[in-house]
Amino acid sequence: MAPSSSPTLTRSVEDYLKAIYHLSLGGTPAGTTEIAHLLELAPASVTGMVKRLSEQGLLEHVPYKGVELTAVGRRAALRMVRRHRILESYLVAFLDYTWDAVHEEAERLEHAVSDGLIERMATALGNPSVDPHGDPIPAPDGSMVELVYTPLSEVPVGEAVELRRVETGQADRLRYFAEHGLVPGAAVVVTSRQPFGGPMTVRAGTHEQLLGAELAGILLCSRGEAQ
Amino acid sequence: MAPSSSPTLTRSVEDYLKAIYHLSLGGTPAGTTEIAHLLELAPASVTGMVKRLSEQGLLEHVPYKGVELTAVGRRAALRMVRRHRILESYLVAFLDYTWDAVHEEAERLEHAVSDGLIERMATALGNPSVDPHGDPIPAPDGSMVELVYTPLSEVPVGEAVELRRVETGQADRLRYFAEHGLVPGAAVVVTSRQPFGGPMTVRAGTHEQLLGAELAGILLCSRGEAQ
DNA sequence: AATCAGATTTAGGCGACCCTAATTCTGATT
DNA sequence: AATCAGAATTAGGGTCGCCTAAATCTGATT
Repeated sequence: MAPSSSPTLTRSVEDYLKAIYHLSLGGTPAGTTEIAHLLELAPASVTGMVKRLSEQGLLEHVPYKGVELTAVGRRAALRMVRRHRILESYLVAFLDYTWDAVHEEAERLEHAVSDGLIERMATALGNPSVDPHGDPIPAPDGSMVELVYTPLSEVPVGEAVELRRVETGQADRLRYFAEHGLVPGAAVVVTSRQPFGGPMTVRAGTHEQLLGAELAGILLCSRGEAQ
Repeated sequence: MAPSSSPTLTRSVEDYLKAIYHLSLGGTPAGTTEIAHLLELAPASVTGMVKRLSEQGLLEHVPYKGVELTAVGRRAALRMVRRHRILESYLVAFLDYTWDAVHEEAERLEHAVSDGLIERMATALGNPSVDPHGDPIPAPDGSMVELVYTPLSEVPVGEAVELRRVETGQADRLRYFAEHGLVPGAAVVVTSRQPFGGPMTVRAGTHEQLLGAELAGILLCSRGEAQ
């Protein structure tokens, strides 16, 4: 008999798949403890679930080594990512949510919304390709165009760039960035930088702004046409 | 210790409370089999859950007699009714759903949406007091203004009334009504009626329309200023 | 008052998920 | 090669919510 097809995935399963997807983005398989940490579960619980899911053909588990999604699992994970990002986009665009407040809401809705509603929201949004944080939105078929950007921390002094993506889900950081005009689409110039991973100053809009290396590392930019 | 307060209710529990609320509207306590039928569960399962919920103070269960909500239980049920009806209204108003298609979607979303999002949707809608079917929407505090309407089946021949509420959740019936202009707000005139609960003819907008007694009984109308 | 159908409850189980405690493995260190 | 810390797994439990099958109750009938 074929593996899981119609027997709709559980909320928990959807969370596992999405977590494993995110953890595997770096190329290395996800560890069970790592998954446990992300989902706020005990590692032993993850081992059990992982065993079940690999029996269902959603992921590949090499004991003591790590977990990777199968093609079927990845498709399900990307479906959740699409739902999450469409929801975030919709809530920000039409229901006055701020970009630091949408995550939690989307996290619950992504399990409850029908495919049809997601597509209606996508249509209302004009089928966007990125969400409010600049994260790419997978297409309904699971394809996703992921552009490569330069962390602001690596942009040379004097160069003008466009901020494209803010890679964090932490609400306090997102709020901080928004307050200082550091949102996708903003034009930014690096005005100075201390050596050895030290802080830098940037100009976004009108005012100058001091920025630590860690934060600058999660601000992804596209550089001008040159080079 | 006080009964349940913060320990958020389960999806199942929310469904039970809402079902019992609807079944108790007539004034008589809900039977377990009745609940089982509505929720598509085995009666034995309902007995078990009902016992747990009455221990939690959400409802009152007299074995072999019936189930009624406590004040706490009713509040929780009305909260779900509000969520459901706000969701239906929002989906119809902003996302192109038809009134026969919203129920299923709202049924799942009502468990996942935050109070904050519901209130944002309500605001976007202009804080409506009725949903697309004309059903009253409870206020956030649980209060609800329920007007008394006359079933179209009891409106005298020749009288002009306004259709206010369509009391069914069955998609095929809703579609039928919509196709014939029988939606809340429509002006309707009873043009003839057969005796002994027989069919009647009504005029809604331009054309004459034959209508059986059963369907006419779920179309609720407000009668003119006279009497 | 005996009987009966149907509603209701009790008994016993099962699957999905989670937990803690105890054990085992792995890779690095000495 | 022995040791060790930390990661990962196994063992054993618990809860929630559902099910089927087997009592039991209730109100109406005769």
